[in-house]
Amino acid sequence: MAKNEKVTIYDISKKLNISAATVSRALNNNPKISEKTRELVMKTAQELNYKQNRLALALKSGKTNSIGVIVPYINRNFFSAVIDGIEKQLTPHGYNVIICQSHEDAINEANHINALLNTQVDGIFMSVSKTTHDTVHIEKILENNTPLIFFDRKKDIPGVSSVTIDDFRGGYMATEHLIQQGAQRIAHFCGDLNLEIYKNRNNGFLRALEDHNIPINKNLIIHTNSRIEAGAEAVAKLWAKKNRPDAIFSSSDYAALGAIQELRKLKVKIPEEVGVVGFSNEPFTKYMELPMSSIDQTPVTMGEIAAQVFLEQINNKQHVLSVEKRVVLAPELVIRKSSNKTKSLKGTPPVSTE
Amino acid sequence: MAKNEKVTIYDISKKLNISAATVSRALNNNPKISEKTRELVMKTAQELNYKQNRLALALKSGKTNSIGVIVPYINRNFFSAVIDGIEKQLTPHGYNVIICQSHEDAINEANHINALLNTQVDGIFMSVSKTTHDTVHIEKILENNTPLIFFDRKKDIPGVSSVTIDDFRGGYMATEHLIQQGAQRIAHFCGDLNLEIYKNRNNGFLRALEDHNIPINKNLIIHTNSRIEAGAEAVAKLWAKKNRPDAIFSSSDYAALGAIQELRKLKVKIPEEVGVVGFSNEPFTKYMELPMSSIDQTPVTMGEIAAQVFLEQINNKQHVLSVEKRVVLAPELVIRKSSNKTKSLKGTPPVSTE
DNA sequence: TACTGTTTTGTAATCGATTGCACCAAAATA
DNA sequence: TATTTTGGTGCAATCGATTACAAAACAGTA
Repeated sequence: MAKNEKVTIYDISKKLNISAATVSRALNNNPKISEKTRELVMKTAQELNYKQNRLALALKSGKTNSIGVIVPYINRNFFSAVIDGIEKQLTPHGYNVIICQSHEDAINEANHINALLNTQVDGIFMSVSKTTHDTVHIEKILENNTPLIFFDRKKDIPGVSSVTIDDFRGGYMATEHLIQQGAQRIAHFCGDLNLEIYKNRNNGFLRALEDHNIPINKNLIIHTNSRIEAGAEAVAKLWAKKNRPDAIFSSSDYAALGAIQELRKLKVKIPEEVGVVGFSNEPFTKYMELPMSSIDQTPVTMGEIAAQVFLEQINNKQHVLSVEKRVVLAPELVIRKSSNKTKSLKGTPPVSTE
Repeated sequence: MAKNEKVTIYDISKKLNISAATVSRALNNNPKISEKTRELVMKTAQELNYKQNRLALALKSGKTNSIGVIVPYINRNFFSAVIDGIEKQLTPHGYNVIICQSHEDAINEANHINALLNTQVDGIFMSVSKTTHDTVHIEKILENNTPLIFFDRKKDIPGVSSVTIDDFRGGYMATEHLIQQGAQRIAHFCGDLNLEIYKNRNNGFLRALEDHNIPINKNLIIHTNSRIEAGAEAVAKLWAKKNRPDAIFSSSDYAALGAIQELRKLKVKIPEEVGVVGFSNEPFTKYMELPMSSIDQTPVTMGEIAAQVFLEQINNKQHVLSVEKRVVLAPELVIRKSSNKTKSLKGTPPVSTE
């Protein structure tokens, strides 16, 4: 039924009794080809159902027209949204996007980097895993002269551009909002402080307290990971003691979710007795029975800008690689019921889901 | 700093004063090469940091060692879990996985198919979009002699293997469970019946009623899409009338979530007055304040099996393509509080999140 | 007509690895 | 010693497209 054999420019050249070089030039709209031949070639290509062999092209040019993206998990809304943004920008330029998951494991990360370099991708976008300390495997990308762009979670490597959000500002905004709602004893669930993002959120939190002359209470700073359980446990501990907090700023939406669940079990009124703000604006925050305030990281924009930085980088080869670009996006505070004692709630437009 | 130039087998051959053919054979452990030469080549390859050029290999062999996966959305837990399963099986075989999102749009789907075929992937896995009716763009894959595997959402195309779950059985199990909990007036939220999966779930629902001698009441069958809002609206309508249902089986977890939210607003007690079962076992179902029962589709297994079917297919070229394989997996009913009037609740192990 | 200058097309090398065939040397056999 | 066998290598073509350079073909001019 279907023709197994692939049509090449040689098939076209034979049929027309011209050389393959001419065919190639005609197909590429090379101005040195006469209009007559070009049309003839084009028509014949169509007839024979010719498709350019990207592999041959890639071998010749050294460009594969595909890029790799390495993220911890693809089923986290934040990351999949960043990928959406990258795709949106790069697909029109003919790029294929190869997506890899590190599962927060530096070894997987290193393996994926090797595989991508081996595939000769034209660039790599990555958000480093939580267990990545040492960066030798990442530097391999640079040794290979492959463009690298960090997004959200980065490492400080000279010459590597990055697109992040201003986590300090996010932490500051969330905290200030709680203060404005009347909070005076704000607990903070901070993530692993070895990661820049959590450190910055924590610093933003501290600065906001300072700026509003609220003393810092170390007992209210709890180190949690990003699990629901961690948030629930933290609340359980805090409420077991005296001097309970009157607000919580969690650097993770999931820990905040756990906190809210535990608070409701304890019959604590939200937001009247305790206001809660999370971080990331995961979709579920909007659909909770008690919708949760959170910091939006504008992930789609982040992906789009990362893609733009990449395109700029490959188009400006004259510039030395060591001139990196660091884009820092502004986070947005989304106020919902969990922290809002007034009546004016923001509307939540429908989202398509299955 | 880093050497820009890529090391080829010719560099090795020059250094050792032997032919590139010998180098190639040595690297591939061809038995016709003497042990001495092989070791010498291996050592030199290591020293020069030789990396095989996959493009050249791909051009020569016609195999790119990458496969494409087309899903509606990657940030839906079901699909990302299937992808996890595919990766888990295929990565050890040296495959790269290229992931594409159709966003439920047949046109995107067609574009991605073209791009993947153009990249000459060794196979395509897909779950068709809801708006795909006509299959000419899918048949292009077959005309190109590229292996194609459907998972979850398939089309009936001769010669194409598929891995799905037994949606009929899932619908039946959910319904029977509600009946066993004492329900007699069960409402069903069914999706677009043009899609096999929803039709089958619906049929399973109907059959379970029949088998238990419960009359079918068309007023209780509501056509919803998979949005939270749709579920809430459906409940609002049902509760506006008399003869309200005493249970709901939704073919979508999201619609079920909306239903539960609306029921709680109406102060309806769950599961005492109304039991609810969803479909897909999305992670959030476990973490709701009132955890929701659902049908698990074992997506990781689905991905793994799809990958195995693919591997079998490319290894058995002697068999005619028209012998397709159709794997149907058994769904699992996960009973949680939303439908369980007894006390024995299942434990919910922690899940890693951010 | 002869010559110069443009267009247009062809030749052949190139990207890097693989592989059928031919060939040479050393070892085994007669 | 002559001859066959065998193990190990090299030559050259191949995968498909691109492109520097060379060579036609053509038009224009004296």
